[in-house]
Amino acid sequence: MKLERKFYLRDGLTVARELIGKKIITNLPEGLTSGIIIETEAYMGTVDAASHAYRGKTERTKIFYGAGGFVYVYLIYGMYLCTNVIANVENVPEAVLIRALEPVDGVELMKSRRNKNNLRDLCSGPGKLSQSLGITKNFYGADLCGEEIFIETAENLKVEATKRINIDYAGEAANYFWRFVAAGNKFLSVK
DNA sequence: ACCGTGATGTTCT
DNA sequence: GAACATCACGGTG
Repeated sequence: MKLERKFYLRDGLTVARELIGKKIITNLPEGLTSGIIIETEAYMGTVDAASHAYRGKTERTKIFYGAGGFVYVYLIYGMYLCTNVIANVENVPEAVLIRALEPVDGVELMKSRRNKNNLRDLCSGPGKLSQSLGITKNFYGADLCGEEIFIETAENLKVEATKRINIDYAGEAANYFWRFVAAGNKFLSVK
Protein backbone atom coordinates (compact mmCIF):
# COMPACT_ATOMS: atom_id res chain seq x y z
CA MET A 1 0.00 0.00 0.00
CA LYS A 2 1.34 3.41 -1.01
CA LEU A 3 1.79 5.85 1.88
CA GLU A 4 -0.62 8.78 1.75
CA ARG A 5 0.02 12.44 2.44
CA LYS A 6 -1.06 12.18 6.08
CA PHE A 7 1.82 9.78 6.85
CA TYR A 8 4.27 12.58 6.08
CA LEU A 9 2.44 15.39 7.85
CA ARG A 10 3.64 14.22 11.29
CA ASP A 11 6.80 15.31 13.11
CA GLY A 12 10.15 14.39 11.56
CA LEU A 13 11.23 11.99 14.31
CA THR A 14 8.05 9.94 13.97
CA VAL A 15 8.32 9.87 10.18
CA ALA A 16 12.02 8.89 10.36
CA ARG A 17 11.31 6.04 12.77
CA GLU A 18 8.29 4.74 10.88
CA LEU A 19 10.04 4.82 7.50
CA ILE A 20 12.25 1.93 8.65
CA GLY A 21 10.88 -1.23 6.99
CA LYS A 22 9.00 0.68 4.28
CA LYS A 23 9.81 0.22 0.58
CA ILE A 24 10.92 3.16 -1.57
CA ILE A 25 10.36 2.84 -5.31
CA THR A 26 11.34 4.82 -8.40
CA ASN A 27 9.58 4.02 -11.67
CA LEU A 28 11.49 5.65 -14.54
CA PRO A 29 11.68 4.99 -18.30
CA GLU A 30 14.73 2.69 -17.82
CA GLY A 31 12.85 0.55 -15.31
CA LEU A 32 11.61 0.15 -11.77
CA THR A 33 13.97 -0.03 -8.80
CA SER A 34 13.18 -0.38 -5.11
CA GLY A 35 14.59 -1.17 -1.69
CA ILE A 36 13.55 -1.54 1.93
CA ILE A 37 14.50 1.55 3.95
CA ILE A 38 16.82 0.41 6.75
CA GLU A 39 18.51 3.65 7.83
CA THR A 40 17.18 7.21 8.23
CA GLU A 41 18.09 10.44 10.00
CA ALA A 42 15.73 13.20 11.18
CA TYR A 43 16.66 16.85 10.63
CA MET A 44 14.53 19.03 12.82
CA GLY A 45 14.62 22.48 11.28
CA THR A 46 15.09 25.52 13.45
CA VAL A 47 16.03 23.63 16.64
CA ASP A 48 18.71 21.50 14.93
CA ALA A 49 22.14 22.96 14.11
CA ALA A 50 22.74 20.07 11.67
CA SER A 51 19.72 20.90 9.51
CA HIS A 52 20.04 22.80 6.26
CA ALA A 53 16.95 24.72 7.37
CA TYR A 54 18.58 25.82 10.66
CA ARG A 55 19.38 29.28 9.31
CA GLY A 56 15.98 29.81 7.77
CA LYS A 57 14.44 29.86 4.35
CA THR A 58 16.66 30.18 1.26
CA GLU A 59 16.32 29.19 -2.38
CA ARG A 60 17.74 25.78 -1.45
CA THR A 61 15.62 25.15 1.66
CA LYS A 62 12.27 26.54 0.53
CA ILE A 63 10.93 23.02 -0.03
CA PHE A 64 11.25 22.42 3.75
CA TYR A 65 8.53 25.01 4.28
CA GLY A 66 5.94 23.25 2.14
CA ALA A 67 3.84 20.30 3.31
CA GLY A 68 5.37 16.86 4.02
CA GLY A 69 5.60 14.13 1.40
CA PHE A 70 7.82 15.90 -1.12
CA VAL A 71 11.44 15.14 -2.03
CA TYR A 72 14.45 17.27 -1.07
CA VAL A 73 17.65 16.35 -2.96
CA TYR A 74 20.94 18.18 -2.72
CA LEU A 75 24.47 17.81 -4.00
CA ILE A 76 27.12 16.93 -1.42
CA TYR A 77 30.92 17.17 -1.78
CA GLY A 78 30.46 18.21 -5.39
CA MET A 79 29.74 14.67 -6.57
CA TYR A 80 26.93 12.90 -4.81
CA LEU A 81 23.22 13.47 -4.28
CA CYS A 82 21.40 12.88 -0.99
CA THR A 83 17.69 12.08 -0.95
CA ASN A 84 15.41 13.39 1.80
CA VAL A 85 11.69 13.20 2.56
CA ILE A 86 10.07 16.41 3.78
CA ALA A 87 8.04 15.88 6.97
CA ASN A 88 5.41 17.76 8.95
CA VAL A 89 2.93 20.43 7.93
CA GLU A 90 3.53 23.66 6.04
CA ASN A 91 5.99 26.08 7.64
CA VAL A 92 7.51 23.45 9.95
CA PRO A 93 10.87 22.78 8.21
CA GLU A 94 11.65 19.14 9.03
CA ALA A 95 13.10 16.40 6.82
CA VAL A 96 14.26 12.79 6.88
CA LEU A 97 17.48 11.73 5.13
CA ILE A 98 17.33 8.23 3.64
CA ARG A 99 20.76 6.73 4.41
CA ALA A 100 20.53 3.08 3.33
CA LEU A 101 18.32 0.50 1.62
CA GLU A 102 18.23 -3.24 1.25
CA PRO A 103 17.92 -3.66 -2.55
CA VAL A 104 14.74 -5.44 -3.72
CA ASP A 105 13.55 -4.79 -7.30
CA GLY A 106 15.59 -3.83 -10.36
CA VAL A 107 18.92 -5.01 -8.97
CA GLU A 108 20.44 -5.34 -12.45
CA LEU A 109 19.51 -1.72 -13.27
CA MET A 110 21.02 -0.59 -9.96
CA LYS A 111 24.23 -2.44 -10.78
CA SER A 112 24.55 -0.74 -14.13
CA ARG A 113 23.74 2.73 -12.71
CA ARG A 114 26.40 2.21 -10.03
CA ASN A 115 28.87 0.26 -12.14
CA LYS A 116 29.19 -2.17 -9.23
CA ASN A 117 28.35 -5.86 -8.87
CA ASN A 118 28.36 -6.42 -5.13
CA LEU A 119 24.85 -6.09 -3.60
CA ARG A 120 26.30 -4.35 -0.56
CA ASP A 121 27.79 -1.58 -2.73
CA LEU A 122 24.42 -0.58 -4.24
CA CYS A 123 22.48 1.22 -1.50
CA SER A 124 24.65 1.27 1.67
CA GLY A 125 24.90 5.07 1.89
CA PRO A 126 22.91 8.14 0.88
CA GLY A 127 24.93 8.92 -2.27
CA LYS A 128 24.89 5.28 -3.35
CA LEU A 129 21.16 4.70 -2.99
CA SER A 130 20.35 7.96 -4.81
CA GLN A 131 22.44 6.75 -7.73
CA SER A 132 20.92 3.24 -7.65
CA LEU A 133 17.39 4.66 -7.75
CA GLY A 134 18.25 6.98 -10.65
CA ILE A 135 17.53 10.12 -8.60
CA THR A 136 18.82 13.40 -10.07
CA LYS A 137 18.65 17.07 -9.13
CA ASN A 138 15.37 17.17 -11.05
CA PHE A 139 13.76 15.24 -8.21
CA TYR A 140 13.89 18.36 -6.04
CA GLY A 141 10.25 18.96 -5.10
CA ALA A 142 8.92 15.67 -6.53
CA ASP A 143 5.66 14.48 -4.94
CA LEU A 144 5.94 11.17 -3.04
CA CYS A 145 2.23 10.69 -3.61
CA GLY A 146 2.88 10.56 -7.37
CA GLU A 147 4.00 7.80 -9.76
CA GLU A 148 7.72 8.42 -10.37
CA ILE A 149 8.84 8.04 -6.76
CA PHE A 150 6.79 6.77 -3.83
CA ILE A 151 6.92 4.69 -0.64
CA GLU A 152 4.88 1.61 0.30
CA THR A 153 4.26 -0.37 3.46
CA ALA A 154 6.42 -3.50 3.51
CA GLU A 155 8.03 -5.06 6.58
CA ASN A 156 7.83 -4.66 10.33
CA LEU A 157 11.43 -4.37 11.52
CA LYS A 158 13.03 -3.85 14.91
CA VAL A 159 14.23 -0.22 15.10
CA GLU A 160 17.22 1.16 17.04
CA ALA A 161 18.07 4.84 17.58
CA THR A 162 21.70 6.09 17.42
CA LYS A 163 23.62 9.33 16.93
CA ARG A 164 23.64 10.79 13.43
CA ILE A 165 26.60 10.38 11.07
CA ASN A 166 29.10 13.03 9.89
CA ILE A 167 27.65 16.13 11.51
CA ASP A 168 30.54 16.99 13.86
CA TYR A 169 30.07 20.67 12.99
CA ALA A 170 26.64 20.70 14.67
CA GLY A 171 27.79 21.02 18.31
CA GLU A 172 25.39 19.62 20.90
CA ALA A 173 22.98 18.50 18.15
CA ALA A 174 25.54 15.89 17.05
CA ASN A 175 24.70 13.97 20.24
CA TYR A 176 20.99 13.58 19.64
CA PHE A 177 19.78 10.05 18.89
CA TRP A 178 18.05 11.03 15.66
CA ARG A 179 19.35 8.25 13.41
CA PHE A 180 17.16 5.16 13.07
CA VAL A 181 18.32 1.77 11.80
CA ALA A 182 16.94 -1.71 11.25
CA ALA A 183 18.87 -3.55 13.95
CA GLY A 184 21.67 -5.74 12.60
CA ASN A 185 20.84 -5.34 8.89
CA LYS A 186 23.90 -6.05 6.74
CA PHE A 187 23.16 -3.29 4.21
CA LEU A 188 23.61 -0.40 6.68
CA SER A 189 26.00 2.42 5.72
CA VAL A 190 28.26 1.65 8.69
CA LYS A 191 28.56 -1.98 9.64
C1' DA B 1 41.18 -5.31 7.62
C1' DC B 2 42.13 -0.20 8.24
C1' DC B 3 43.76 4.16 7.06
C1' DG B 4 44.63 8.63 3.99
C1' DT B 5 43.52 11.24 0.24
C1' DG B 6 41.49 13.21 -3.85
C1' DA B 7 37.45 14.30 -6.68
C1' DT B 8 34.06 17.87 -7.50
C1' DG B 9 30.19 21.97 -7.34
C1' DT B 10 26.80 24.51 -4.64
C1' DT B 11 25.78 27.35 -0.80
C1' DC B 12 26.67 30.57 2.53
C1' DT B 13 30.14 33.70 5.02
C1' DG C 1 37.02 31.22 0.14
C1' DA C 2 35.57 27.68 3.34
C1' DA C 3 32.69 24.10 4.38
C1' DC C 4 30.04 20.39 3.14
C1' DA C 5 24.11 15.06 5.89
C1' DT C 6 30.12 11.23 0.58
C1' DC C 7 32.46 7.68 -1.95
C1' DA C 8 36.26 5.18 -4.38
C1' DC C 9 40.71 4.04 -4.63
C1' DG C 10 45.34 3.01 -3.47
C1' DG C 11 48.54 2.19 0.15
C1' DT C 12 49.92 -0.67 4.03
C1' DG C 13 49.45 -4.69 7.13
